[in-house]
Amino acid sequence: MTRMHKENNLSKNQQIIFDLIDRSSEPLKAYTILYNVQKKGINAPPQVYRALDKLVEIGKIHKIESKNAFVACKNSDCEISKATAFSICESCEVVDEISDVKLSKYLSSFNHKKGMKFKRFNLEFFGLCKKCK
Amino acid sequence: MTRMHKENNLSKNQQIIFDLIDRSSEPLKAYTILYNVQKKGINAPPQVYRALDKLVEIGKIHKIESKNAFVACKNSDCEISKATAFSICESCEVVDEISDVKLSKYLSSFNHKKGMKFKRFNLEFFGLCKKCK
DNA sequence: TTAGAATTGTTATAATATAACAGCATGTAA
DNA sequence: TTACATGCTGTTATATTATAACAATTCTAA
Repeated sequence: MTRMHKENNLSKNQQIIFDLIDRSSEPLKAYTILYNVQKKGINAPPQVYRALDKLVEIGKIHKIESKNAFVACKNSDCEISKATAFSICESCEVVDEISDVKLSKYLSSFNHKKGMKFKRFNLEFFGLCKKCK
Repeated sequence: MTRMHKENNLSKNQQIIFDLIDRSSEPLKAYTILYNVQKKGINAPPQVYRALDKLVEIGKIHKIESKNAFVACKNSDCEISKATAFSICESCEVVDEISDVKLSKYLSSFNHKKGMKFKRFNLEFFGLCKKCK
């Protein structure tokens, strides 16, 4: 069985699922993940969703809400998913995480102005990427 | 039967469903809508989803992606859903559409910089509203 | 008045997500 | 050492969200 150290590591299922998402060039959906890890002994949706929930919680992956799909975090500035932004090509479906400190500062401060106690935001841009336009 | 003029109007089902969403103080989910319009002769999910799709397309409502729920558009500046932004209270679940020309200009121009041909964006802020914090 | 487009109604099913329960492994405290 | 708490796992069943596919009707424009 997997050894669990308090400080860091992912559990077996979490690691399997994170690796799959991290290696993928595109956002993966929960059931796509399930089909791809059944050979590794992960058989049922709750096992996938539990790992996904945890990975989202600790900021290793993000959920693309408009696609119900998951990508590995590529942005050390997102501060455990407090400030996420993505560009999504409507033609080829490529998703890129946007890393832009100015943008996240702008949006965080915008939020404060509006009287809300800020916890996090998620921004999704849609359009055509360089290749597709 | 409903008369259909090119210029404007909603069809019967579209109007029923729009009215329900517009009168609601909170985002409504598709099946909540379904339960609430069955007395009006709308019996099946596709009827609801078709009306929702159309209402989203023409900008009368928006989908809150993180909640799979729908709200009436309160923002004449969103330009048929090209530039949508919401604040979402994680405690009381209140959702408000943000109307801020500066914000949408900022985000539209940000997007252009990144080499993507801009079509639209959706921004969701999460936190605690004034009442809940 | 007729063809095309949009809308409606219906049944069935696909896709996404969670509830509920039982068991095991690890870390901590008595 | 035992006992308890916590977190992860495995499993079955089910809830929730969304669409496919087909037939019929209504509206609009020419």
